[in-house]
Amino acid sequence: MSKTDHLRNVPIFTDLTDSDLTKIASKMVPRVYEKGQMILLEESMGETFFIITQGAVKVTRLSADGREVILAILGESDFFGEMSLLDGEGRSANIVANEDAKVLTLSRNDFLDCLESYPKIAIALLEELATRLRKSDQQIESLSLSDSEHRIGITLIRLAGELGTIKQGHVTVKNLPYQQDIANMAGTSRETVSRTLKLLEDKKLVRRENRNLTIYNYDAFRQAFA
Amino acid sequence: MSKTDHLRNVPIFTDLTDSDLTKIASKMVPRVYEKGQMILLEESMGETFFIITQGAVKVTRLSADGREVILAILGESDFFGEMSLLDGEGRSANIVANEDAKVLTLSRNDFLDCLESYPKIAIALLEELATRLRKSDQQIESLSLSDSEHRIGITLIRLAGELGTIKQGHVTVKNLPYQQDIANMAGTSRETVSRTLKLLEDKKLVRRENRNLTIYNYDAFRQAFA
DNA sequence: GTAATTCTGTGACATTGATCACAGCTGGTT
DNA sequence: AACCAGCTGTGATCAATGTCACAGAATTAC
Repeated sequence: MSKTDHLRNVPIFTDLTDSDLTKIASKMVPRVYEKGQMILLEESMGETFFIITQGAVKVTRLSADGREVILAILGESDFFGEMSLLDGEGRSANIVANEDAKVLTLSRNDFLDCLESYPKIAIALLEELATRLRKSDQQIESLSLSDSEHRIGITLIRLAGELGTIKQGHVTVKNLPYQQDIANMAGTSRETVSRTLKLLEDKKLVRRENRNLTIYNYDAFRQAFA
Repeated sequence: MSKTDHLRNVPIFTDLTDSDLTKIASKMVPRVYEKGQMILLEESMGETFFIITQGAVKVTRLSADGREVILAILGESDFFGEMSLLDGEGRSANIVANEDAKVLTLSRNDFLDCLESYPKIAIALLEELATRLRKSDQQIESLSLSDSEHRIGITLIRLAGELGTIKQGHVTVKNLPYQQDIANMAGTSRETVSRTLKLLEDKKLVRRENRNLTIYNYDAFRQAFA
């Protein structure tokens, strides 16, 4: 599988011609990370743009007292690192490999050149940021006024959208993150996640088996929690 | 005061030449709203880009049971409406005039033309969205792990940044929003805002006088709550 | 295969903060 | 000036959920 095949799946590159894509691909450098390894550190200045070709990473922030808030879990063909390249501020979050991961990287200058040379990339990137902002706003809403059951339900929907596969109306998330991670995404405690998952299972809304979680009737589930 | 003077203060237009700015200004249509008037409705399709030239608006979402979450309060030279122009989804939030407000509007097509014709606008817009995403992430963090005193403190910082004026290290927010609005921003109740503001006053961290709030030692205040 | 580590389930308890209820203010209106 | 509407202050109550403690299950390491 060539580099450009990977890139073709990345939203911001889909509109490019093959030759443009090849040009960009030639500037990208692959890197590999092991599970648990820190990829980017909060506060440090950003000089690199990353595209995930394999595995998954978590985007986190650490509070003063050391607790972790998970802002997102990103998977294949997602990208990150663009924020501090764009506004020149320090990194706004930590990125940690959530499983073994392979990425392609682009230097600051090459990335900015891309934006200038290919307006389509800039516009596609605007779309992507708009989408992310929308998701953030939803999360803010959910954190502001839902009880923990709803917050956890919404978190499961996020995970399903990011990591799940649909099949006949029900979605399966393989390798469900640990309860502690789900708690850190939902803004609640690990114990509450444990109790709530059991509750959702009792209500026949989800099923757990090994490390997999299946949401029965995904549409209804979203209806119920969104 | 001419239209272009207003526009010059808008972040995404600062890099333009006078003649380009005049060209854009000629396509903009002014509108006026009264306090409390709905400007944009959640879910409806977006066809317009707005720039605030006077007054302030609040960006809100309504939950199923009718409670309001305030995502931001925007003031002069801020803009809104770009989200659904960019990603084609329906409006993601309601916009309500928080006081009498004047705006300039640009149609969908003119806006998108601008992005294509002036790459600088696209890049400046990327910067702005990156900044907003950063703020959203901070808010998510704050909602996830802070107690109500911290959340309210952080909300005051947001308000100070958006609506306040600095003077010798202390910031004054004139015309502080109502406690109910602050509560809706901080994800807490009106009563808790009342009690907490008194608490902060007792601690000599802030002072209230009429509808104004002064944060003594703004830097220290941010240190304490960020 | 066993030990060690990490994750999960669950009871008991403590605490935060939402809600209710109502009184006191304030600013605008007639 | 008296009235009214809307905002603010404050006590009492109580449910939700965070925290602690520990046992059991599952996964990883040796």
